[in-house]
Amino acid sequence: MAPSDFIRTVVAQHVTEGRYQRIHTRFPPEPNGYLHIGHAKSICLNFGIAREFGGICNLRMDDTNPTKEDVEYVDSITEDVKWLIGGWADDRLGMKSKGKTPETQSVNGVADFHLAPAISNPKSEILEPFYASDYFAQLYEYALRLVKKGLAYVCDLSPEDTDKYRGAPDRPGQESPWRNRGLEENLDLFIRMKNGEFPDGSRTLRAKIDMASPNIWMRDPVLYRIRHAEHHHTGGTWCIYPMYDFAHCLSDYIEGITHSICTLEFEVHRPLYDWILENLDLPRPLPHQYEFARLSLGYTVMSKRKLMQLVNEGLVSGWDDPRMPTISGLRRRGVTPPALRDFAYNIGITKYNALTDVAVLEHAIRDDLNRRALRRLAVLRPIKVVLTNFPEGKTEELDAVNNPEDANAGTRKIPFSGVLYIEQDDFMENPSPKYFRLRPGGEVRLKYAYIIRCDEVVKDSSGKIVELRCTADLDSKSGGPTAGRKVKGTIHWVSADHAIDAEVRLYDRLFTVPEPDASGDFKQYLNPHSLEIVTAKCEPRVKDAKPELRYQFERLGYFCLDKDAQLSTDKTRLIFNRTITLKDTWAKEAHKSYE
RNA sequence: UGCCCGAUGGUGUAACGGUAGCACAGCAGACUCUGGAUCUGUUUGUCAUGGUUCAAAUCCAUGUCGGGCAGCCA
Repeated sequence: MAPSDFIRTVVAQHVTEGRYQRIHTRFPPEPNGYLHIGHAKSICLNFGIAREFGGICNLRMDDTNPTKEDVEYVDSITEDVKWLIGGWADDRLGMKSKGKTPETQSVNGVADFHLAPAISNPKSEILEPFYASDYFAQLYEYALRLVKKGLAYVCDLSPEDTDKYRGAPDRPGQESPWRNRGLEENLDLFIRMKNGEFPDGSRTLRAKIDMASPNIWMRDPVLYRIRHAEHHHTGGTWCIYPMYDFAHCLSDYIEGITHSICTLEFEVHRPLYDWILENLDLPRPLPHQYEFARLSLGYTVMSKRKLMQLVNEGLVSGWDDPRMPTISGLRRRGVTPPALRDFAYNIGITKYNALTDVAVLEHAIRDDLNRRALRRLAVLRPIKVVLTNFPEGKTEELDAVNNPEDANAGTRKIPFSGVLYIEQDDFMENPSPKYFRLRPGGEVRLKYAYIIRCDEVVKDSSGKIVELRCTADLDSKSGGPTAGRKVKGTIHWVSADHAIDAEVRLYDRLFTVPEPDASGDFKQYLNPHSLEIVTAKCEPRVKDAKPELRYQFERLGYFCLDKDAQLSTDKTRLIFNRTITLKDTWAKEAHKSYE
């Protein structure tokens, strides 16, 4: 069922009214960092609306600040968006033919600019995202138009003075001494700004609105600043760059966007968004801005600045470190697009600044992986078990189900022998009565195999357990005469002689507190145990693991092959990431007894 | 202290003047050759005070609390 929220309600109403020919949204990241799960919320919203109302969602680089942006980011953003919407809203993705810029048409003698998405282009044509920087020429024309209408002026105030003149939220601003320059002078100066005659910071183009407005953003906001800087997309073509407020509304207009959805902090910018569009006398229907609350998620940080800090200071291995809340990090961790979309659906869209419980994300991930993961047997922290009554050297092949949630996944054979590994956690010398795994003198079922009894605990000189000597009920094999015997616990195991080694990276939450950035330095809350690496003993079939598939190591959690496995020179090297553990009610029970 | 926005169980989110529902989490139980999954049951809520109305989570007023806004960032 499609979600319902206040934005979709408005869109649905507009569809009913026939207000627009087609619903058109956009996802407009600035290419100055990697996308994170908060962006995923926005992507699911914008593409979800396009999908539900038969519309299009443009991917647009909001690239008006050359000093902060880079192609590395436009590439990663494009990849992440395509990955997230893959198989779900691919046909709603608005891109354009490579190199294409707005088409100019004359409406009542006035130039209008429009760039439609290349929806039905032949496949041979190379598509790329939209770029706000593709509209710099048109934006410049629009600015000229504002100057000619007496609604914008060139201001010579220094950055510091501009600041002073702006006033404060509770104190009106003061008009710039350059505010009332003549039309011709403004025009001449602005053109010369564009031509590169003035140094950075010496002048700006400002909208002439109201320095006494209670809304700071209406106090003659800067529209253009001088920046003699190379731009990642337009190169050295420009030395003046439009500000967000000027570029964004007009980019929306140029692309024919109907619903421009952004986060709450832009709410106070909406009057300016409307002011610019309304004062340009544009012929086509104007886009409107709607705001929703950005995502904040427990036990992580979401700001690009902080994520960048983690990367730059080497606190994580990169933007795609599996502990990062970035889309690339989640992908590498093994999270799938449907899980992320399901999460986005579940958290909803409101204007309330909420802190979302990570449990909601974790539930979405488990729910998805439970259905798709192939089950395998692997032991993370092995302890040796010798079956004293099992014929030495004998190997049996046992049948195991690949996925109990999916009958089509079939079965496989697992080798069984008299020397095994089981999980250290699955044996306790002096457990509580509620523990129903292996204990001295106790019985446990080996999954798909026999019921065994622990007869002897062998320790080394330091007292460390090195081996468990057990006897198997040889009639209790799955399908055998006493297979129906009820034993409280069932544990996983691997035949020692047949086991293969794999490096397994066990990830945990990156921070130790729900709100790492609530106060002080967020880095002090970094979880020192967010990554632990072990060498696991795995059933032989694990060597056939494929990077696109997901696995459940039974009773442990969900795992996937890490990209490092493919990059390694030794092709047989196996490296798994733990995406998430299984729900562990025993851990909760065990924890209770400590309290 | 100017302007804008918000407030529904523990956490999120529905209900748009007419029985406060859902998800997650929690708790209890059933089932289980994964202490997983599944199933059943269950605890807990409309920020406050007034007003309008036959009827208010919903409309109005005031207050309280929380968030945002003073880049030539987006």
